[in-house]
This record gives sequence, structure tokens and C-alpha cells, in this order.
Amino acid sequence: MEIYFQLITDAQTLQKACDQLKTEDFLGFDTETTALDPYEGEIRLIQLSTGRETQVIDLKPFAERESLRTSLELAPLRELLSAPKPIKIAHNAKFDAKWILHHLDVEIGGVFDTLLASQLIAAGDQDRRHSLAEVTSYFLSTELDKSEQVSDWSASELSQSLIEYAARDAATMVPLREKIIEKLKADGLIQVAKLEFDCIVPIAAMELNGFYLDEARWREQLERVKISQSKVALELQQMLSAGVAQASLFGMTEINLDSQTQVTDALKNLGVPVPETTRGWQLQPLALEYPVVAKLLEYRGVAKSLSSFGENILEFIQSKTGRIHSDFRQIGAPTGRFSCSKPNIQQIPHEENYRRCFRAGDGKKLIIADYSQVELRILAEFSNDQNFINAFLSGEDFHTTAAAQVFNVKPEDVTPDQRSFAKRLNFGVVYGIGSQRFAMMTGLKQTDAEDIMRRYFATYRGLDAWLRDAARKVVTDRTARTASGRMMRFRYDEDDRKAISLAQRNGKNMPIQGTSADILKRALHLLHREMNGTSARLVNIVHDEVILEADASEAESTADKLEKAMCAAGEEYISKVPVKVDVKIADEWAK
DNA sequence: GTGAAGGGCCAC
DNA sequence: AAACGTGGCCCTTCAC
Repeated sequence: MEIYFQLITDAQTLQKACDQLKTEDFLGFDTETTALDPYEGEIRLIQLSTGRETQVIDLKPFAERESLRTSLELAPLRELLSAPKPIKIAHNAKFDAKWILHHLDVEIGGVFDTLLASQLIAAGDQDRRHSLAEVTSYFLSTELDKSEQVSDWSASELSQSLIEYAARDAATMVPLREKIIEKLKADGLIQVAKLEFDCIVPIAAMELNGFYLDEARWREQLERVKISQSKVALELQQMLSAGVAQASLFGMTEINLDSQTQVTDALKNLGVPVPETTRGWQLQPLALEYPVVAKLLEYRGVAKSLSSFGENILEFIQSKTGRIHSDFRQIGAPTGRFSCSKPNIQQIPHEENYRRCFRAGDGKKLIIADYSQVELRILAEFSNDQNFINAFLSGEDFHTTAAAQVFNVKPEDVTPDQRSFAKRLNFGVVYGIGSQRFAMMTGLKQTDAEDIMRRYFATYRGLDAWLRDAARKVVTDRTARTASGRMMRFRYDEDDRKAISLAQRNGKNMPIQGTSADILKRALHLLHREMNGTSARLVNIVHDEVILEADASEAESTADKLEKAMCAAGEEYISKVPVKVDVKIADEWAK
């Protein structure tokens, strides 16, 4: 492919180019940076392509004249990038959005992301990859050479071939979008694509903001856990080596407590009937009879705390900001949920000693909001089950109300056991629980578990019907969808019984879990607009929870905005039951 | 040494 | 096959 490009290094040429570019409907958009972390490098190039020709803007000469964030010379570019039109087409736009926001102080407007679109079209197919090279090859059947990707973009003079490489990536985006949008339309994914694209800037801003982690507090907590770890490790070591008396005579029985095989062997020597796996749920029943098993479980707990939530997380504190800037994958799961890594701050233990380390900066407050039982409300909406809906409309404790309905007693006569059964079932039906698992988790006999589940589904006939239909539909359609139209595709052999039952559970769960993700994403978009011009910043999201940080003086008004945005987003998808959001203002994540 | 796989456990 | 879904991270084990 012949590439027509122009390298721009001065204000006059830039102004002229921007005047032309702004008349386009779509522009391929890409940046080249000297690092992966916007706090650690500079933007070297910005490429904008009509598909026919590509403008490559070298920011280095501009940066040498004045700060990019305030540069008057860049005003036309800033205007072009922030405008909703032309639509900027980028691959993994979050990356470019972060750099533009941090270095140019520009919030990108009007984005089409070929990475997110490709993920939506793949509909959960784990075999598909979504690098620009793969996506280009899949949709355009042309090969893209990415060998220059790791080039040195800080050199004072960039070679012609390097500039051409930069131009080519941006030029690819226009035809790529044309192919992708056809497929999005054909698959009914336009609405969900917009939902995703609207979410890019809020997430980019969140990653730049980061979450403040109090290092001193974290280290204090670490010390406490370390002390109990060494104590528990010693005790477990002694209890385990009691079974190998002759070995301990030689004083060489160091059992690796983290080794599955060594611990299993030691337990066997002690006469413990070890199950096939030594996972907590299998070991739990044995813990009462065998103190060594209880000790092992205790050890596992502290070991996990120390390894996953130990010193390592402190290495993620960005030296320039003093904060944690995790990486959020917008379509982290096929259901549409986010995933989070480096570090994963969606899995910080709920224990107060850990959560309280994540706190507001000086003079700031955290505003913490979460959806109350959003997945069950979605299930009520989907199933249209009048009893289930009534349980929410009553406004009383949902699980108690459900127990009263299922066991046909007055709410005030519901026993703790009955409430617990109802709660576990309410929770479990979302995942497609079976009676075997229900019996296991409640300690009920199989027949008693079946009896309670029958009562449950007899009470909620509409819910039962919806779940059965979801399981039936996924087998015939081989797809499931959320309220926004997000799709998950299932591929399995006709006679693979295990795969079928898994797909059936997925068919029930995906629309619910995925609609919850839809709602959160919609809320982030609505919220972002409301926070404009305020001190409020997004710092973390955990599936149904949103955490903001704002000046203490703006905490109340921010809390109000947050609750309104989350409710409004929920109400776009849920109308038959109320959407409830719990909001609190706190100094720490814990409180 | 490095990397994948398996087991285990944290979150929602 | 925990017949309850989605992730990420840590450790050991094992192959290269």
C-alpha cells in the first residue's frame, strides 16, 4: 500500500492541516510515545489520517518552544482532538487518551475503538487475539508489520521509514473501521459499542488519577501478618512432622508448607483421609476432627495475605504521583465485566485492616457508592416474576421477605436458618446453582435441599421459567445477550454434556452479570459529564461499586451526583423494581 | 533460567 | 464436575 504522509513541525502547517482534517467524518488516530507510562515519557508523534493521506505531527519541536499543556500553537490540534467530530478511530484508545489527557490537557472527543469493537464481535471467543496486527489481518486480510513498534521515538531526527511506519498504522484505521462497523451492525452490537466507547475517557482518567495507598499503614499491617505467619508456620510444621518421626530424628524434616504434594504426603502420614484436592471447601469439614487441618487452613489464609497482598503491591506506587495506577481492561470478561491488574485492586481483601490503607489524600474525602443487589434486581426485571418484584417493592430486607414467601410465614416469624437458605438461593440462582451444590453449602441432606429448591421455584414461577428459557435458548442459539445487546457466543460439540451444562449456566448468568456491567459503564459515562469542572475524580471501580475522591468541601455535592448518575444508569435498564444505591462519604475505603 | 500448567484463594 | 458465574496473582511442579 502506498502511503501519502506529511510531517508537521511548525504551527502554520499544523493550523492548515487541522482546518482540512476537521471537515472529515472520520480520522485514523495514533500516537507514538517514548514510554508506556504517561508519567514516565513524552508523546513524540500524533498521527491523523483521512485514509487517503496522513498528517504526522512531531511534537518535539513544539515542546521545545513551550509547554504542550498550554501551547497556543497546538490550539487547532487541541480543538480537533476534543471535538465530537470527526470521530477518531484508534486501536486501544485508552492508551492514546491517557497520553493526550496528561500531556496536552485534552479530553479526546468522539472515539471509535477498533480493539473494543473487535472484542465485542469476538463475543468471548478466547482463541481470538486483538492486537492491531491480528485485527487488521482478520478484517482487512492484509498483514501489518509491527517490527518498528519498539523503536526509539526519542531520537532528535526520525528516519523517513520510521515516520512512514507511524503514518501507516493511522492510515489503516479508516478502512478497518468500515469493515468493523458492518460487522457490528450485522451482529446487533451498535448500542453496546457506543456504551463501551463512551466509557474510554472515564477509564483513562481513572488510571491517570490512581488510588492513594498509605504505604506506612500497609507496612504496619504487613508486620502484623508476618508475625502471625511465622507463628502459624512453626505450629503447622511441628504438627505435620509428627507423622514422620524417624525423619525428625535426623532433624531434616523441613516440609515446604506451600507445596501441595509435600503437605498432602504429610497429612496422609498422620492418618488424615485426604480428599483428591486440598482446597479449602474440601478441607473445611475435616478441620473439626483434625486440628492439623484447621492449622493448614489458617496457614493458607496468612500465606495468601502475605504473598498476594504483601510488599509487592508497594512496588506499584508510582514515584511521580505516590499513587497506585492499576491497569483496567474494559472488556476483561466475555460478560462485559472489567478486569484489573498490576495490581488488581478489585480483589483487595474486604478486611478493614487492608481496605483502610486505601484512603483519601489530605483535604480530600472518598465517596463510595455501590448498587444494592443489582444482579437480583436485573433478574426481577428480566423474569417479570411478580412475587420476586414484590419482594423488592416491599422495601424490607430482601432475603427475609423472600424467606417469608418461600416458607409461607410472616416476615417477623422467619428463622435465621430460613433467611440463610433464601439468601444462598437468591445468590446461587444467578449462577445456575444445582441442588447438589446447595446441599453441600448448607449442610442439608440432598433430599432436603431439593425440597427447599422446589419450594423456591414454586414461589417464583416466573423466575424459574426465565432461567429455563435462558438455558434452552443458549443451546438453540449458541449465544446469550445482555440488555445492551452485548453478546457471548458458545462453541461446543453436540454431545459434550459437560460443555452443554456449562453453557446453560452461562446462558443464565451472562445476561445478568453482563447487564450489571452495562449499567456500571453507562453510569461512568453519565458521571463523567457531571464531574466536569469539579474536584471529583474517579479512583476505583469494583463491578457494582464506584469510588471517587473529591475535595472535602465538595464531598456532599459529589455524593449527590454519584448517586444520581448510578441510579439514572440503572433505571435505563431496570424499570419494574427500584434501583437502590448506597452512598457514603469516608476518609478510608473501609468506612 | 524461563515459561506454561495446575492448584489454591482473593474480589464481586 | 463442587453440576455456581467472572476475573488476577501467587506458589510449586515440570518440561524445555
